[in-house]
Amino acid sequence: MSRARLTPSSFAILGLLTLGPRSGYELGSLAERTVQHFWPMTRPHIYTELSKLERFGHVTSVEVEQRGAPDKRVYSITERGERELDAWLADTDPEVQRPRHPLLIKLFFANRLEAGAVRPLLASYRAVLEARKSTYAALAAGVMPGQQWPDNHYFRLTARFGQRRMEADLAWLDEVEAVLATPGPGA
Amino acid sequence: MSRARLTPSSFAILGLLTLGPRSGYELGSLAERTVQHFWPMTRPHIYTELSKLERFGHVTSVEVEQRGAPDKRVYSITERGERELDAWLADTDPEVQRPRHPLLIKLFFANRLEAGAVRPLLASYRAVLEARKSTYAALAAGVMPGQQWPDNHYFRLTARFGQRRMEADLAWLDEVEAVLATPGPGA
DNA sequence: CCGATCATGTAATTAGTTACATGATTCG
DNA sequence: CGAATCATGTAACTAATTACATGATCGG
Repeated sequence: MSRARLTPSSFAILGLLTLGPRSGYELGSLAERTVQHFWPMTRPHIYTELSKLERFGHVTSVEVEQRGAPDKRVYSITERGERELDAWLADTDPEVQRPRHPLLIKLFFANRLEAGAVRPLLASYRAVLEARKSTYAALAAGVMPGQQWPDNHYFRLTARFGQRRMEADLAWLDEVEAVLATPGPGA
Repeated sequence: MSRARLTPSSFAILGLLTLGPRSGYELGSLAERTVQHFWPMTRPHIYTELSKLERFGHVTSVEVEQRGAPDKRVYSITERGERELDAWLADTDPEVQRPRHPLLIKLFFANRLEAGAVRPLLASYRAVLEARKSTYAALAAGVMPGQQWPDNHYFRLTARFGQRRMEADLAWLDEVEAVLATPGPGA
């Protein structure tokens, strides 16, 4: 059963495990502080990935007793797992699936809405973008308290990516509002 | 069973059905020419959504005989479906899930790669971006042959979104390559 | 006339989420 | 001392994909 192959989620977890052994729960917290920004994963999802990786021999686990907290199962990446990870990292096949963007569906059919209804839609979206923009700015500047990202320039570049995207999306929003402010066909 | 609620995919299909009745297969082709760019759906997925929508009373269907091709089941949006769609369109809750970006995972762990291995990764990603950029440019300019997008400015704005994103991502790629060209920590 | 493609869809499987469970510890 | 939160995870379910089926028509 479940001879399913590895997904980017699997590799994200293998990557995090190269930073040291972790329990599923701990991986959840770590992921939230790191890859969450460009590869969100829920904790339950992490658990199922770990089982799959263990079946493949890419990780091993030991039960660790604790006092004051439930026992935990701590996972470590194996040599085989590291080889698999490195092969994936080096693979140039550009697996760029198209992102799914709910707001754009709404906009695509927005001529069904009354004139006044589009503005609030854009406004609430703008608020999200602004918030994320400052998060990314802080990450890129390396001043994110309690985040302790490893200090190598690849990490910073991923934050720069988010920052630039937010800026581009905000600029686009400006354009949208400008277009809507002028009368035209279909409005 | 399956009292599951409607997802953005469901609403995308309802939206397409406002353009006229279609079979599942026809919706697949239509989606490919329209919402595909920001909300990709596979054909099998469309069929399951249609069943769900029918259970909810948001669409109705009739079997239509054909000669030269298999019979088809043609779906139409109901008044109830239209009301549901409009309510969703007007809802300002910003359902902006974070996009998942496989390349960024690779980059996040790229210090595991040999120096020379990062460049080809970026190059193949760049090629994808360039291709999409010109697609979006054509869509935004309204010169996409065989695409027959409805001509209202909301459609064009969604194309502008894609165009701006591609430009932003390409600019970021330039930055990445510039940073990698200079010696520094973690390279 | 044979292989590819079109038009239509179903079945099987995987990926990922939301809801639930459980005991310890900490805060007001 | 009761409520919230932490730490750990499982179960149930939904969303979405890949693989399969089937007959007609079309191009060489």
